Amino acid sequence: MSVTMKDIAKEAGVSKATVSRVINKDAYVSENTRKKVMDLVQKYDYKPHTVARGLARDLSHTLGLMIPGPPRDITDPFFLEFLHGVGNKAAEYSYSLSLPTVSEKDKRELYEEGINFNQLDGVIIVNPKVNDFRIEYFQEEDLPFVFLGRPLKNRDDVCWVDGDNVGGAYEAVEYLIEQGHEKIACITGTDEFVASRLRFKGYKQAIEENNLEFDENLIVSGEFTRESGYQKMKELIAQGNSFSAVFAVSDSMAIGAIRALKEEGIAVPEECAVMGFDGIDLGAYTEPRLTTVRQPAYELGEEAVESLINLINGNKNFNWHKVLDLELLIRDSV
Amino acid sequence: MSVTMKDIAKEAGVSKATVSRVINKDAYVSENTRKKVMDLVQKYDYKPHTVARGLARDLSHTLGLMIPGPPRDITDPFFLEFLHGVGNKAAEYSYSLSLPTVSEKDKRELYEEGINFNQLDGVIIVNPKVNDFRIEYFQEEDLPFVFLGRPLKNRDDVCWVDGDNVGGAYEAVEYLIEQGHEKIACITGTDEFVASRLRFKGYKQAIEENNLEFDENLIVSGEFTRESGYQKMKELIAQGNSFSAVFAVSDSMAIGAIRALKEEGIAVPEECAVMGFDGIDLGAYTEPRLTTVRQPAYELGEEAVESLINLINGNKNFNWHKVLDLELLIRDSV
DNA sequence: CTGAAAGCGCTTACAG
DNA sequence: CTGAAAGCGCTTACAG
Repeated sequence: MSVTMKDIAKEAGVSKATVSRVINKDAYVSENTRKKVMDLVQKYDYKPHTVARGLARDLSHTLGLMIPGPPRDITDPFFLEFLHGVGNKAAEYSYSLSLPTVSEKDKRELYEEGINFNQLDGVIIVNPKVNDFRIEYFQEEDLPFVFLGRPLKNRDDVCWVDGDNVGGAYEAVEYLIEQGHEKIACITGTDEFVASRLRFKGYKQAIEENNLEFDENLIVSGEFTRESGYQKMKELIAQGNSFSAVFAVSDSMAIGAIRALKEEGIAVPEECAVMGFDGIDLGAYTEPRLTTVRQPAYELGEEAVESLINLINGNKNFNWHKVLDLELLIRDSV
Repeated sequence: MSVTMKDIAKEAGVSKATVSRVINKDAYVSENTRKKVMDLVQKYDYKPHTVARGLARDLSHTLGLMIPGPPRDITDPFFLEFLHGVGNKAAEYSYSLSLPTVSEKDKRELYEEGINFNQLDGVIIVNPKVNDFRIEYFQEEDLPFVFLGRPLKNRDDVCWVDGDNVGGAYEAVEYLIEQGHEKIACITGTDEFVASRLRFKGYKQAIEENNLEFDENLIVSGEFTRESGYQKMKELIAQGNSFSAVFAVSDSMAIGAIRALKEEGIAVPEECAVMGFDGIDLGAYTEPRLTTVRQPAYELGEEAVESLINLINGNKNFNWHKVLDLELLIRDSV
């Protein structure tokens, strides 16, 4: 049983209320009693009991991180790095985490059943969809949340952190163009995810602004997994249209694509260059090593927590929309 | 504000105490009032407030997971998979997680400063060392804990889950022997970690029981990282002793070793076979793909949580020592 | 089998 | 600037 507020109060000869005030940096405490209390706090290394405080303030001091279900699930290295950032930052502010794996199914019921939201101070959700029911859901519940990934339409009432998808994709494709490629295929993601659209937008923009021909036939759409990258690459090859490079909107798909290319006896990058997106560790170990655009997953995790805590504390003066720069990671597949 | 125990009590015409009893499956509640209460619980989808219960019972309902610091840190894919298992299982029992990254330094102070242990119901710690101060530390604190990895000496008073290190290593090396290798080098880990010793023990046992010569000169010791695997492989090559295979006690080191071998123009597996240990995803993407022993990281995470919750609940009748089988994963590097 | 009451460790109007 | 008191939502002896 560690030392409690009552103990401190008694020894300082003040009331618990007063101790509480100095702990919480309330104004209106005389310098004298503040010092007296603080000395005791030091002496006993007193730390307020988070759970009790939570009860009194109706806060749980725990954050929910809704992990996406398949196809892009937590084993995705990108999320793991993200999670790492979240975990560390939360610990820094001594928040706990709740990590329920929640299916992506577009059913509110699943949400409502699954998680005891009323015992969470806020949640981090990922992978915004084009029409994302979770936004209104959490707004109705009046539960603070931040999105990893921006929603399609810019809204002042939702807080998010994201990598610069359009810019990153643009940069990636422009690099391909600089290397002399003119026919550039694209393995994009499902249309329902905002990230797919944004990255595809960057691709298209780069093509058009560099006066290349945009060719519908060179576009296929996968599901962010290695398997789907492999499949879609096979389809692309089977179709017989010529291209000398392919841009996949996720590393996992790019890695699947490389495998398909090799299987078909097409040399990477000599006969077909491959550009990924994400910057997962795995890309440094493929043959050839994957050239890609790196998302700062760890930092995104930290920022998400910072924002969420601001939201929870009712702090209005911070940046509700943070976009972090991406960085071209030149390796050997282009 | 969701429905509370008081609300249920009022509507059922009983006291809060009674409601509490039926919620907690206390004996001695008449079938009649139990039913009355349960109906209301259903009707309002009442869920007890974990925080309040925690306060009353002096439990926080959160688990600590002490992530190891460098060299083997959380970005290690093995831990990430482990964490995934932990997170899911904890959520299933609606426990929260606290994930402070704590340095591995052998200083109690770091521990004491870092974490507010008195607000954790129990902790999971990883990577037991040969003489691990954490055991007595948590025992003195009287905080339930489970180890991922068995301690060196079998102790009835500590609870752990682990993969079968000796058996797994034995199997790996025996497979190498079956493939005709007789001079098998070993990149082991630092001596202070129990896992290093155990895996090395399996290696040695396989060598000796198959009547091969155990050669000290073929043993080097790394730090579980890719970088150190790379370094140690270079040293092994520089020493000039001949060998046709190498067993690394972690995949990360094995992957580093492959890189070194390639750099020196030694073909894998033709001129030197490489066997890893762990079964991380990355191994499926190296050239050649890594043959290894797979540890069930996810399951280990689940088991760790199950054990810890048993411990917390004062349940004595469960298996304090769980060892999960490992599985040879035959790919192309042997 | 059930209820009244005290308590878990804190916070927060209210009053002074 | 400070204290007494009620309250957060539950649990648990104690008494009946």
